[in-house]
Formats: sequence, C-alpha cells, structure tokens
Amino acid sequence: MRRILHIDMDAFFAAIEQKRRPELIGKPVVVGGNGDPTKRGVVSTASYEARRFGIHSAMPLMTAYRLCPDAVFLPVDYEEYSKVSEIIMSTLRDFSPIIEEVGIDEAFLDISEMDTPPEEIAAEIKRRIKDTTGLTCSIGIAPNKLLAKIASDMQKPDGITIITENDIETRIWSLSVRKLWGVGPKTEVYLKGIGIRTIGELASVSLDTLIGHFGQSHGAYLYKASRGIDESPLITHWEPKSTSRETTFQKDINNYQIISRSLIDLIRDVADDLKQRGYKGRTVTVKIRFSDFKTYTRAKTVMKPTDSLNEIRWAAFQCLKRFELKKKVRLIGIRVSGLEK
DNA sequence: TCTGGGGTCCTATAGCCT
DNA sequence: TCTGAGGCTATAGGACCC
Repeated sequence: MRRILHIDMDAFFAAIEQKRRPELIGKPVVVGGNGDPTKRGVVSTASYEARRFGIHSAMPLMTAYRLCPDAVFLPVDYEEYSKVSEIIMSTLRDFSPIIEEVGIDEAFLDISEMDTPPEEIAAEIKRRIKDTTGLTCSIGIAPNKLLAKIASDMQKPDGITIITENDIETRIWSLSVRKLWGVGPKTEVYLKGIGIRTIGELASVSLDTLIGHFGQSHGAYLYKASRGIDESPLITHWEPKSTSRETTFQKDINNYQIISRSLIDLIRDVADDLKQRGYKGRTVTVKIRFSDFKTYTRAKTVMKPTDSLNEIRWAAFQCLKRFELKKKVRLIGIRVSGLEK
C-alpha cells in the first residue's frame, strides 16, 4: 500500500506578505495583478480575512475591491515567493527524495518506504516548515495522489487529514464532483445537467455511460476517480513542453502599431527565456483575445528547432498576418512549443 | 460588468503518404 | 487506375490546473 502526502501551503502569497509586514496580520490582504484594484487583473491569493468578504482566487480585482474596499491590495512578487518555495521544497526533500512539485505552493511526497507513522511525519513537516518560513500548511495523507489532494483540502488551514480506502464511501462520496482533480466548472455544469452532483452519484454511473459522455480518456478517468482509484506515479522530473508570454492591455485596442510592438516585446522575452534555459522550439503560436473575450490562435512550425529572435519573429508575424483584426484586441500572446534541449 | 499569466493534456480535423 | 484504410504531422480550440 502506498502512502502519499499532499502538502498545500495556506493562502501562500498572502501569508508571505503578512509575514514580512506584520502590520498586515489579521487584515484582509489580496495579492494579485500589479496591486492596483482599479486596473485589469485577478486575485492570485486572498488571506483568510479577505475570504470572509467573498473574495477568492481568479476573481477580478475590481470585483474584490467592490466586496472589500478596505482590503490591502498588493502586487504579485514571484521572486520572493519562489525563494520561500525553494526553502519549503528543500525541507520536504529531507523527508523523501520522491517528491512531485505542483506549482509554487504544493507538493506530493511518497513516504511508502518510511517506517514512522504518516501522521507523525506530517506533523514534523509542519513543524519544520513553520520553523524555516513561519508559514502554515495543510497536509493530506492517503494511498494515492488523488485522495491525498482531496484530504489536504478537508481541514484548511493548518490541518492534517488522513483518508484510507475505507473512508471513500463515507467521507468522499458525499463531496461535490468539483473536488475531483480534473473536474472544472464546465464538467460540473454538464454533470449537474445529467443529475450528478456528488462523487458518490458519479460512482453510480457505468463506465460505458461515462465514456459516452466524456470520451474514452476522460470517461475512464472519472469512473476510477469517483471510486478513489488512482495509480498515477509521482513525477519527480519533467521537461518543459512549451514556453510563452502574453499580456492583457489595460484597454482594448485596435492600433496595429501598438499590437505589433507588444508582440515584439513578448517575442524578445520568450527568445531570451529559451536561450537562458537552453531550449529550442519548432512551433510558434500567436494568440489573440478580442474584446468579446473570444480567443484564437495561429501556429507556424519551422523546419529546425530554433531559439533565434529573428526566426521566431518571422514565424510570429506569419501568424499575425493571418488574423482579421476587425475587433478590438484585449490580449496578445506568443508561445513556442515542441521544445528540445 | 467582469473575466491574469504560465502551463499541460485532449480532441477533432485536414493533408499527406503508403 | 481507383478506392479505402491507417498512420503521422500540423493545426485550432477547449478544459483544466496553480
């Protein structure tokens, strides 16, 4: 039987800001965008005090401002959060080398080979993270990643939750399907439409029916996930598949000069990034989101992988030419994929 | 009215080749 | 020569994650 931990930092960005500015402790803090709630941007993290006003991640900053004008709005400081993240990840590595980092503030840890009881390991991890960073986290303990992630969410903040196979019917089946990794807003609405709201209700549907609704891959996944089945291994090392930059204009624009100049800036960033990390890519994709929020992409694949500014720029403008720029543009982006070292 | 930025993976379609 | 089945690659869009 595997023993997997999921470690999830509590309100990570906001907690770091409160840690370095103690006068913010106990206050509603909203981290997102450039910290100006009258500008375009969304909430990255809201402190628990801010969440009481209904503010949550991915909410437009302007909406958050309306809900709580007195909240402290701060810009995202990725450099600082990455430093804290490195301390946390290296702390976790002391416990087990089998670690999968999930973004900046989460990780899975495989402790199957350790003799110490998992709840003792979890408590010790929480102590060590508190000592080194002053921050709290929530930890889920389960036989697989799927259940460990659900578990870590069950007693937030600062909790430890153990889920075993025996708990699936009693403690998992009553939860909303939304708690399953891979079930987002669209799938939730679709499932509601066929009368399925909880994980238990999902588990009552046959494999064939689910495949009929969601296709082979996703259907089979949902069938297993609703039963708490997940054999997926921890990914301890992975290579990037693509790198991209995009920007949303403060106001929608129809000036081609501004659009193409922004694109050139993004292309330079992406080319610098490729060179710095030692990758070359073959496919260049330009993305445009119009004022009606409809998003389109155009792609060009070149013969040989490249990190050359000139080649990427050429391919990107081949793509840009193929757009009809009749509506105002909200966002422009560039991606290079098909990466190799 | 509002809806970021950086990613991954999946699906459908179309063209080309055998 | 015609037709079709598969495989492969490129492309476009969409859902989802943090």
